[in-house]
Amino acid sequence: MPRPVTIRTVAERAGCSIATVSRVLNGSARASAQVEARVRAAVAELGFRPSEIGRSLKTLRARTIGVVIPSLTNPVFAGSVAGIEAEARGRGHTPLLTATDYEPEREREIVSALVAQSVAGLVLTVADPDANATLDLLDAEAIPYVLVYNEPTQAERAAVTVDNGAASRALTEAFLAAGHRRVLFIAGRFSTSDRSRLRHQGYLAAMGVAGLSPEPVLELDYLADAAAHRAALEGLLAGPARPTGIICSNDLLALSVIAALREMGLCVPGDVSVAGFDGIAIGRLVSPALATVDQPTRRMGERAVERLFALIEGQGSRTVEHLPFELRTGGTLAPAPSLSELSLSEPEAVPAPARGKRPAQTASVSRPSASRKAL
Amino acid sequence: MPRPVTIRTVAERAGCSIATVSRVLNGSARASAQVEARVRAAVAELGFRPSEIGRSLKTLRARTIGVVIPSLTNPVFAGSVAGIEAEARGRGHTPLLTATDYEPEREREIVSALVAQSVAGLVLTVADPDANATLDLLDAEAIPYVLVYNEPTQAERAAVTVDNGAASRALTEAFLAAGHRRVLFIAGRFSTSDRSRLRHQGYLAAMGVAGLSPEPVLELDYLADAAAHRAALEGLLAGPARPTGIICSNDLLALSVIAALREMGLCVPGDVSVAGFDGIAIGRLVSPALATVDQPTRRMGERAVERLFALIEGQGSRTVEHLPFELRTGGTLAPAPSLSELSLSEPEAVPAPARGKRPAQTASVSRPSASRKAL
DNA sequence: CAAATTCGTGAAAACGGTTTCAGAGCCGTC
DNA sequence: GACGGCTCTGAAACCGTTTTCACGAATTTG
Repeated sequence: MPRPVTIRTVAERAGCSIATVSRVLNGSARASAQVEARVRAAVAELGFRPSEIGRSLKTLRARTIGVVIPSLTNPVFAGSVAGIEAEARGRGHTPLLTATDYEPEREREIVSALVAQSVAGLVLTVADPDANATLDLLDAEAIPYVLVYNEPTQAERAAVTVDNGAASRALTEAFLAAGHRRVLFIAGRFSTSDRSRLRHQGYLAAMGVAGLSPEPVLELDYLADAAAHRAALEGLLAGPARPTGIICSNDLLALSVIAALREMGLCVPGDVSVAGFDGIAIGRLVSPALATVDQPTRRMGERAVERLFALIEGQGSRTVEHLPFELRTGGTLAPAPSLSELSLSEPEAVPAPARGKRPAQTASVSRPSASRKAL
Repeated sequence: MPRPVTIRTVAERAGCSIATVSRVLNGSARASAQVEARVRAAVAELGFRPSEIGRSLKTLRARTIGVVIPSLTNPVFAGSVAGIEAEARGRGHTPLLTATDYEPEREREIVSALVAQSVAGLVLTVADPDANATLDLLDAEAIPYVLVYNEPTQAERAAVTVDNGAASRALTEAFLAAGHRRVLFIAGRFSTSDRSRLRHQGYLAAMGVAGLSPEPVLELDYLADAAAHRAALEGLLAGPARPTGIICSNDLLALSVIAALREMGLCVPGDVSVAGFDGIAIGRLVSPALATVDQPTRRMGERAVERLFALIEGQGSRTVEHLPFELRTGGTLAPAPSLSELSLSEPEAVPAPARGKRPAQTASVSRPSASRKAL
């Protein structure tokens, strides 16, 4: 077993001190051309690679960033992590990845572990970005962090997200414009997702403006299987007054609901229109294409890291930044079936609300960047 | 700015030496009940959390494991990473995640960076597990690693995978058993995926055994969009001698191919049966369900970490371990249309196997509203 | 009861880098 | 020719932890 190659080995080989080796490798001070050449030769011959641990011990900061997400199994999080990873790597940092599996109490221990790793900062998606002991801990320790997908409304916290309320209103209005009057909202667990809550509020607001009474919300676990979803849906979709439209608070839930509806013999979108939320790539491949609100998933991850490094360098602001979303209608969102008994004519095409960016978007969005297709 | 809390702060507060604090926290030696109580009290009061960096410097190994995958955007890799993360966390380790974006030359620099981080070991999916300078580097440095999805045939390397050749033969035989004779194989890039190569070989073998001549392989980039896939397919699927079955070397590719076929006016599986490979969860939600080879994705990640820790402790073996796969037929894999049906312009609905659903979703594919997309 | 263990503890030496500080040599200037 | 200001370099401190070693006290053993 050969002794490991350290900076001392290199110094010995190059005939200089370890300080000089360090200076040459970091460019922190100039060395004579002669010495520098000898050091570089020694480094190459020995295959020396400076230990990040040694460096970190002096700096008291590792060149890593902590990443905390609920689950990798949802492509929407995988997309943001891809952006985080690429952007961090471009800055010489490596992400430390952890998943909470939607258990809020796990957030705390995970973040503790990441703090112990002396991460330079964190990017996280938490259950509740307002009342959150974990984030308070980070604030207390003055460790910079940026939220993704979360939309804190009270605390001053850096976040990158879309305007979930506006997006949900726009999506609901698209249903109304297509002639739907009874629109059901199916939400992921409110307790583990402020997105779900905000999207439901947007639905309520749009229904209210239209003078329609919202249906009682159905709270489902998107990780459960289609059979469970079918069981939950069966009562609601029996009878003549059943909804003609369903908005799901995320795409996976929507796909599962569609599968359940079809098993029940209902046609999507012939009998029931369904839309999701998030814009996962696979939604574009199914047929008919999944109606949804498209988020710049990867870009959100990248942007979070950009802002994180601004915070690390003392430049950043602790504000909520909204990136533009895009409404994707058609496909599983079709005009409501006409009530043949009451009226033979198709419902009039109500002019749809503005598609794409809502005026409510903040102007602070950095680049409109038609981001690379994730898939 | 308060001075950071180190083990010295704790020792001072508890009125003992730092050695005693370390011993109490690690349980490496017993301390008197009295002292131990004082130490624990001091730790709690100060909120002390031992720095992993300090510990790692002494140990010369961090409690992290490097994870190298081609891309997080493919759910099949996200699934294994989820398993890796959970299993590593259960053992007090945190994964350092990096993606190669299918660029083999990036493997090298990424692994170098991870080695510099003094990871305890690595779990990786590489382009070529046999002739691979990156893996040679790890061997030279005696850093333990386990491959996932890769199936090295020559070098002695620890790997967790399914038997891709056998799986592909089984899938091809399922096509033949359903009466298909002209079966096309569409592969991801061979240069970046040994899975793709092995699966193609399995297809060739099964076709050979059946005395059928295989179609020329079509090598596609699964990351490209459906339009590109449609362009590549159009020539092959014109004419009367077109294939009635298509095997794709992964699920994402299969979903994209199906979308392209439907755009071309072909019915899946009425006109063409399609199967993928990997068993991503979403394949079960689309209708008809995607025929595929199901791999225990998450379990593979977990198992890789189990074996990695065995290697770290000097117990493990450097062998290829095959986990069981499961053929998922039906859905998009239906009996081949008879010749008479092929020659007719309007093929009737083929009775779908398993739970019968209307296989013909094509009618709703090209809804006029489907093309409305902002921006 | 003396000797031999065991036990609890602290001082100090690593571990591999970065960085400060001081000194040595060299140049130009008065 | 002395001096000040460069430039290059090395010795040593330091970062936070683990771990070895030694030592006195308490306990067991002969």
